[in-house]
Amino acid sequence: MKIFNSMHNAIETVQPLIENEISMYVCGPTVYNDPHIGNARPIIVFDTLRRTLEASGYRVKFVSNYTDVDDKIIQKAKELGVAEKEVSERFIAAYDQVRKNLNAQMPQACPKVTETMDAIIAFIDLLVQKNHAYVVDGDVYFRVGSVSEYGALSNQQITDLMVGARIDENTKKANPLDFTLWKKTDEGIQWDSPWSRGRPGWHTECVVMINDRFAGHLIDIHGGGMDLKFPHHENEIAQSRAAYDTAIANYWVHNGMVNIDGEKMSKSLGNVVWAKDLIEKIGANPMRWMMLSTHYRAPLNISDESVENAQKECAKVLNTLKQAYIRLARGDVAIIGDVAADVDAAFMTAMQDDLNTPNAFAAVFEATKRLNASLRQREFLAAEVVSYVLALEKMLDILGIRYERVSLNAEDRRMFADWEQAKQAKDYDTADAYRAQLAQRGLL
RNA sequence: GGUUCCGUAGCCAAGUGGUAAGGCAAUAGACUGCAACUCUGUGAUCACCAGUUCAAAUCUGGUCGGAACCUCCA
Repeated sequence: MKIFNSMHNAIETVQPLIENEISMYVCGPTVYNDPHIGNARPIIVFDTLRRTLEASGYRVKFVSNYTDVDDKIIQKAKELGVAEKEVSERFIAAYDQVRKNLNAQMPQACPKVTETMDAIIAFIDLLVQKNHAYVVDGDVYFRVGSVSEYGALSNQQITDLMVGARIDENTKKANPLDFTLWKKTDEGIQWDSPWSRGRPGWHTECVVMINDRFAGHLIDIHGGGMDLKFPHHENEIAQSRAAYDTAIANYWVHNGMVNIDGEKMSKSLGNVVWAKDLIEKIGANPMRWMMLSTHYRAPLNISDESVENAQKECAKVLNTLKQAYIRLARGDVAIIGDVAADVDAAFMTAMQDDLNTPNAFAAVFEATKRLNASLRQREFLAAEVVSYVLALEKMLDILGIRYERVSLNAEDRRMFADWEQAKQAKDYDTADAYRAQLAQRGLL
């Protein structure tokens, strides 16, 4: 498996820490709102990566968090006049529903910040003791300058960052680039700590949850949206370096952003598309199809055309598969046999090449075309049909596209037979009636 | 100001040194009782300019155009 490592800006062959195992962490959502389609992309991308790794023989341990402590959650709770927990639980449920609808497997663990607080406080304390962090009036800040590699991931020089840094009202920081580990506050949910009553900073949570959920202080793959590269992931690395002298992950994988009709999706533009709405409108399969039809690192533009394209392509493949199931059922052929080797190899090669889904789709279309050709043969080539059916099923499994095998009952079989008999007798009115019935049953 | 990325046929989209995958649309044909489905054929010299090379969409420099990050963000 090869993957683009943002740390080195290069495609690299994955060398897991433990043979045949992959540890993977993806930054989860801050649960203050319904997930939008921008949230859907990493769900789909990293689920697909996980499926590809598993299909390649790795045992994958996948963890993704919920950030359930955040200013935005507190604000939302105020707006709605409810407790913060009510807000976060509600949107965790909404997120999980989207994940489920998108046919993404649940991670083995989904830790919450609220349930990791002891470890977070202990971690910040460690950074303070090591003098990588300092306390000012109950706040704790990370000393960016204390880590020599700072900026390695985003390829930024501290001096350059200083120039572009906004003038910060917060004069408590020794350096404007220093970031908050612990924030003293009397507003919203808060915890006791050695420094003050308050709550932790966002950048600390992920580091602690990774250390909490995986053995050692280093994992294989850390994923998230491109926008998290800086400062979030940079800050994670800095803290891990400071605390344990590791980069916390060997491979940093970032997915591209989602645009709507060529524009960035944002509240101010009023063009936010909620994941559940789009799923409802176009279906989960086309949604996944669309998101995977562009390489995961490239920006993805969503438009009526791209949606329509995905719907058509997806329907075409699934329809061919359905016709094959019917043909096999009518011939009483069990779907057991060998996977068509060449198309399977082409597909896997593409997927293992930094998740080159556009090329993988080409293999899907090739398999579909050949399956169609086999189905059109005058003599029924059962083994060949089965081999392409199995190949397509494997591909769709890895892409996370749902399909259902079709079986025929006695009545279905009789109807097919009657239809053909009527056609042979040139009784087209009767034939059309059967055809209509079969179509209504979704068998055509 | 700094850091990235992108510009490939009407549209979507791979390819990153050896002579342009795939899909959608369009169009011509085959198949069919008709239709749908399906199959076959048909299209680009890769934003522009200069350079390196036997050879460049692919490397280098420049020009033009677009995007992201540097601030909460998937």
